[in-house]
Amino acid sequence: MRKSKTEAAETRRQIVEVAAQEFRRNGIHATGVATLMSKAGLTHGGFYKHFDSKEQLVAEACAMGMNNMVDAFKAAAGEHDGKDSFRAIVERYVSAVHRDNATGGCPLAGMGSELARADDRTRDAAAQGFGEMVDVIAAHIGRRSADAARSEAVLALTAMIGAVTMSRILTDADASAAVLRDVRQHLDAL
Amino acid sequence: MRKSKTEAAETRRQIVEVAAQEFRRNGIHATGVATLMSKAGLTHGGFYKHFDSKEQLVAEACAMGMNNMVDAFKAAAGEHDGKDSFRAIVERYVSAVHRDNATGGCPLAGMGSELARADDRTRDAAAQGFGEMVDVIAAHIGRRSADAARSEAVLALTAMIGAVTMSRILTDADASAAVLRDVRQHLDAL
DNA sequence: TGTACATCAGTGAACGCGCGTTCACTGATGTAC
DNA sequence: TGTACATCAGTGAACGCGCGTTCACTGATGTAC
Repeated sequence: MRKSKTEAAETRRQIVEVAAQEFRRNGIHATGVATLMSKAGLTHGGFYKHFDSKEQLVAEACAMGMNNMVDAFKAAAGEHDGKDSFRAIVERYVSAVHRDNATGGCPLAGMGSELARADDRTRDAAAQGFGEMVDVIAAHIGRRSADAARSEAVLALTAMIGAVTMSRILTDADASAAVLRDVRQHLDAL
Repeated sequence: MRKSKTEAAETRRQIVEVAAQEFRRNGIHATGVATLMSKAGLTHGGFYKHFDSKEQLVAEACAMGMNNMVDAFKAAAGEHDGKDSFRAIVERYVSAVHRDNATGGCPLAGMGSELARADDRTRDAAAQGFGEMVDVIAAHIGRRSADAARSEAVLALTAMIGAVTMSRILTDADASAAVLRDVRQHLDAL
């Protein structure tokens, strides 16, 4: 039954990818190791051939999710010039598509309150991703000083995270859409 | 062992209060019914004399936590005039004290991503509280039209929620404090 | 290059544990007369 | 007001279940000669 090194590495990568999706969709606590392994096409027993613990997987899945978000920010920004690139980031993040697709969305919005209670490695991964997201926004926000750009980027990103989180909580479709619209409009006007 | 009606009502209230605290501190999934009852000075068996399910308790605890936040907003605003009352709300919410005290803090920041997956009654309670918080902010933000005030209040509150959530995730004390400071400054300048 | 053996990715049963929930029981409270 | 009985708040043992983790095992891969 032994698999080749490359196959094993691919399996491991696959587990992290499935985990990154499921944690964002169902939450960390609500997603079990056995479910994860099953979704990756494996049995749960082999999990510990790849990871020391569920916590380690959480940290790696968080890191992967954050990297994907940073890449998405850069991609959105890269398609436009100047101010429009900031607006492109906001428009893509603060959207109904993102709200309805937690699986591929931002870990900070999908499992923010659980990340606050996660172990240091996981929080470090989230923190680094957050920093990079702020940097990308700051680079495209167009302000005189770098400090002003960064602090305005922090305001923008916290509002974006809060907006998507709230839009997922609100049961009323109009209220949910209104929160996204309000935040989008104000950030676009920055 | 039967208790009087007033004693039973007080017991029930006590369970909801303990739950509201523990859910915000540890998260909903990570807090068990038995732990909750024990912290309320009872054994777990009696839980279902007061509630149909854990989910019902979650809804009531969320409602209580949100009501407390709305009251806190009104109290903070009531101590000042005009613009200063909005600043008082921001200063109290976007603070290290709030960050370090999830137990008595805002449910939207303490368990936001779990609320997004909660049942309708819980999300309705969260939604109503959110709406009231927005109303209080809008009433103290000083804008020509009510619509402008409300939409700016939505931006402010989502940024406040995102800021406190992020400040709890960031492992680096300086970075955590910086997020709070940046958001506070920008909202104060609104 | 071919053979012998060690390694180890993946399996599936099992571990102790805590979860949400149920239940028979106790005895003080509340009610009907 | 006093008595008899029904109610029900709270107890503690027990339920099935899924959790994270461990382990003996299998057999293909990787390595040493």
